[in-house]
Amino acid sequence: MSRERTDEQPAPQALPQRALARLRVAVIDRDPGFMQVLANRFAALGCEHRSLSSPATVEALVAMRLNALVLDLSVVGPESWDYLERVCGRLPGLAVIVCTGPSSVAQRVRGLRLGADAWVTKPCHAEELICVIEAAVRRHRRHELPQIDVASTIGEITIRPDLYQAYVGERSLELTAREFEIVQLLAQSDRVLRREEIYERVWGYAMAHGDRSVDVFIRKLRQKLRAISPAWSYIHTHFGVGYRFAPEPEPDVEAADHRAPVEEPGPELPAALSR
Amino acid sequence: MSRERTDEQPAPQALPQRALARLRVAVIDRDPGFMQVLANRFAALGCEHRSLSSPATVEALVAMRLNALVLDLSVVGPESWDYLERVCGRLPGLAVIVCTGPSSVAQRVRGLRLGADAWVTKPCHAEELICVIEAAVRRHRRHELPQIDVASTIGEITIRPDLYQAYVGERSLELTAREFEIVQLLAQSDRVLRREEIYERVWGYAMAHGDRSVDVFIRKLRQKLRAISPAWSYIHTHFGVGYRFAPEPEPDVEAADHRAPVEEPGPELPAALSR
DNA sequence: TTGCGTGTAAACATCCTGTGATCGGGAGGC
DNA sequence: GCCTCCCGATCACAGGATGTTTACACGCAA
Repeated sequence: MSRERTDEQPAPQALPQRALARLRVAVIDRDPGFMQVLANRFAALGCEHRSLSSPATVEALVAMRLNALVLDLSVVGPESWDYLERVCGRLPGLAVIVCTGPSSVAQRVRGLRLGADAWVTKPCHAEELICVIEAAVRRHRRHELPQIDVASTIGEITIRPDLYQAYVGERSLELTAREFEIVQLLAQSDRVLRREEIYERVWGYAMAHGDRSVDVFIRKLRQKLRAISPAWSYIHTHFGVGYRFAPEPEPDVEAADHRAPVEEPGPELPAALSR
Repeated sequence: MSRERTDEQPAPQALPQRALARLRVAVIDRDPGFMQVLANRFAALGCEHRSLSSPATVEALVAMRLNALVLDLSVVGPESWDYLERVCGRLPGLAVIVCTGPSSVAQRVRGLRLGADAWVTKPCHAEELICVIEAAVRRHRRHELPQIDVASTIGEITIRPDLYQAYVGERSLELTAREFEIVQLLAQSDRVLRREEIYERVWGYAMAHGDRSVDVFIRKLRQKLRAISPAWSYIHTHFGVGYRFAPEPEPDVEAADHRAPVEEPGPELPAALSR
């Protein structure tokens, strides 16, 4: 099957995708070096991050729509406990990791009881702190996948991950699970994808040399797409490279220019790479 | 930094109700004194607890229906990492707190990434450990609440979580507890649910590879639904993905011929294939 | 023209799913 | 306390949809 992303033996690859990818994290601290190290790690993990050298107001934190907050209590000053309590109280869905210098048991107990999710003592190893954040965020995220399930439309094609269903205008495309995943990948990537890349991201592991599965699936997809809207071609071959998804009028073989920047009816998205 | 010795007094005031009350916690350790101290604290907090001097099998842990597990990795032996991974993998809803002697950063990172919620180094203060457990459990329980006891209606189906009862129009559906939970989950999620997801949210722990319980229950549900309203099929199979609850006669999947030849389907009547 | 990459088609292998049956355990009735 | 019934877990099997592999024709590039 295809869904078996979980425990498939022939998939030595994917570690469970770092939990921080695509999340928003803020760090309130005063050590520029520390924040820089973290910023680098966050960036590497595909995590949207923000460094604050002074405590933001609770309202400001709310506005940031954060998933996690790393907080050095010593930055806040005398009202640190109150601040921590207000933050945790107002943002129950926010993972708060207190990362502060040496502290007493009583302080740690107090912090945790006020709502902090974890207490890390400085100096600490960046990777360990990252893991603590991940652990905290993991639970919050576990049941709120719906946000990834938003429908997206590319030209006439509409993709609904929540229904595992694709549409051309009003009509629905009858796609199998794997076909759908390929269309989804192609449609959401506004660029040429190499076969190896498609295979790896859909199958979950590296493509064997000489494997033509991708080609076969592309053919099936073209067939089904053509059956519904013969006037358009959606999947374009880039000889020697791979495939690209883009709604364009069915070109006659000529296609003199490869990049064929056909006047493309406005809808050619703001060109601003959506990714 | 955080030297501030502000009022360390236990601040008897507004600390929230202890989160461990009525929860089930197990401790796997070999230090009788340590376990006794914890046991006393757990008892004082109204927490159902269990002390194990050797690692229970994963299945045994499942059977205990725990909310949290305190684990000394050194008790497990050479296969401790594997054990930790299996436990976390099978019980995604369990808060796992590793409480072990001195360790390296790499070990802690590994433990956290395998799924542990927190890592506490021995020797540790009992109260602090309790707080860490509470913090971990707090997160887990947070999203168990969203269950609303409000009746909801999807098409002809009415679901009353408060009565554990479902209706088709006026007639009541005689469902067993588990059947009801599955219908409820499916009906309230307006999307395709994968088997693993259904299993995890209904049974409370991860589905074992090859388990077909969900299929069997789906069959029973279809049987009962069909017995009352033969004209509709509510549970739709998405081959290779999972199931989806929808009152309409499946507008998409296998409406007609899969290969849907070029010519549009002329005789496209309702064709309400129930399967 | 040659060589290689791609399109197409069909045969083939896989494994997913529906189904009926069985077994063990727990709840409830007596 | 014992018995019975019902529920839930697990298994085996069959049918069939899906995914993979093989084979060959075609077109692009050099």
